[in-house]
Amino acid sequence: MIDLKALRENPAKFKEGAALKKMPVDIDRALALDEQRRALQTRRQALAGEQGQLEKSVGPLLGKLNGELKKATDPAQRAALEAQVAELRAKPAALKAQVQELEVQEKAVEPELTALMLTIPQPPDADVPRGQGSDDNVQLRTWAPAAGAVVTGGWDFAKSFKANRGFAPRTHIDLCGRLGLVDFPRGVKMSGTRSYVLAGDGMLLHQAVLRYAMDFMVRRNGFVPMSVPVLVREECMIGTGFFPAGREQAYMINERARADADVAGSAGGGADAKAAGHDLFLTGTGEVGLMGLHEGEILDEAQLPLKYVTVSPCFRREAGAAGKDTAGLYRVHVFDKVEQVIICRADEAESRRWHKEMLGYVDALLQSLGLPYRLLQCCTADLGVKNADMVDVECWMPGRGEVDADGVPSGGFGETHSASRLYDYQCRRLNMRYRAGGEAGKGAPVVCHSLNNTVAASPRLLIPILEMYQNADGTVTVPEVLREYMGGKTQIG
RNA sequence: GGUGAGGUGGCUGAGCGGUUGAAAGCAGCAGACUUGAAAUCUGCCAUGGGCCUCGGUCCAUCGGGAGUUCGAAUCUCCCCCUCACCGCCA
Repeated sequence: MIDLKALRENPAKFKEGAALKKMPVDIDRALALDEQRRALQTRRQALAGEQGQLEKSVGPLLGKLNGELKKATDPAQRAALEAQVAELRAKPAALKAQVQELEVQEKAVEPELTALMLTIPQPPDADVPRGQGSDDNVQLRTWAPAAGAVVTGGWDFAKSFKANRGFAPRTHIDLCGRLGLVDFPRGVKMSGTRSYVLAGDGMLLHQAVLRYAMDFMVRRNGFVPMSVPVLVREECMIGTGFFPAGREQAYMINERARADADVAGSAGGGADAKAAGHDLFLTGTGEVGLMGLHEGEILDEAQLPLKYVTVSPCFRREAGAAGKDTAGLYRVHVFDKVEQVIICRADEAESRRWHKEMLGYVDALLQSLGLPYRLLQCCTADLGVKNADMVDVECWMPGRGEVDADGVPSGGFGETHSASRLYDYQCRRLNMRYRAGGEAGKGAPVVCHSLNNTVAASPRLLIPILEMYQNADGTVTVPEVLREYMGGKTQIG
């Protein structure tokens, strides 16, 4: 969520930001509602103050009169007292009615304003390239193992796979079938399209990647490992910025409807019986659980930065992706991901520094795996609602791209990581703040900054591993760093 | 699933109809004492928001929502959550 005060002061900035992100949102309407609400609030509060004063002076007197009324026996005296009481009550009651009326008007304005505020995107940073879509993303740099690398023999982006390795590549789908690493038909039988079953060495390799990535972040980079819920309440999805924009991307567990049905179906349940419970959502990334951890908290500045890593299943409906990447392990409904998150002080320079750091961890990880990749600076139109800046990492996948006359794919980059810088957008929604000033003194609470980045998402990352490490005979060499996680196995097949 | 007890400031914990935005303790901050520190003493220490002559001032908030009342942390109802014991169970 953006800062409402900032919006008031500089609406143009947010209008431009929304335009750059290609996200139409009625900012003027938000401003008008805000002004309307404030006007109502000012009037209401003035009246409420008056009412409060009146009550304080009238209250004790009323108590006294009521006491006398109880004791009074003479009808004439009673009537006089009753009249006095009624008069005393009338004034604050009249004010209260006005206050309540204004309150009703305020509450009528609020939902629309809140809904609008949740959809106003964070403006992209000034140095993010402007663009119309993913085609305008800018390649920052590439990396490939040097010639003579032990396992893959090095890689040259200028040459085809065949020129690099001396044989035509098989796709990961082909390899998985031949080596029995993935059983797609049975996955589909049970769960429908985009489902799969990792089998044998395929499952081992998947686990090896995740465990290696986790150890890599914890042991080498000092991240705190966490297990977090993947089934969360709607507030958690809104707080982390995934809702309302991405609501159709998340699986929902409709517990309320179910509880209602149970009540209606049971013998004792009347038609109007409403069962308790709340709906839950399956998270599409461990980021939700990691960021939700400190929701509503005021942290001590000395605790920052918080560096968390988790490995969790991720659930995505892939609504609107019909037909895209339908074959293979690239786009699936459920996968596992090691995710890193950093919560730091509200400082742009620090935020930028951590962003580079987080990308550095991925550099080191992919280089240790010997996988060629590139860094892609996302352009304004390719950013989500919540980020000010985003850099994607794409691994080279020899099985992607155009297929030539001989059925050999050209290869292509496929996204495996995404590093976002959010400033305080996410933490403001989560109401996550820290006490500035540290030991020097107590400052006002400040909204934290947050960042996140993939460490390893599998099985997608298995695609470049299998395709890059395949051998002419159809076997696959196990990357050196993963061997200890596969019982020392050096080759699959 | 059954029964019972609870949810109060950074933490512990009083208050159960009327200057209680909230006692007390701990933690924190400032000062005094001290060569320094500890101990001790004194003072300050919630959050969000509105208005404003930027010094203030007012409003809201004691799990969330609705209600009763002139007045609610305190009473009523609904919801959420936690704990204990029993039952069941990976």
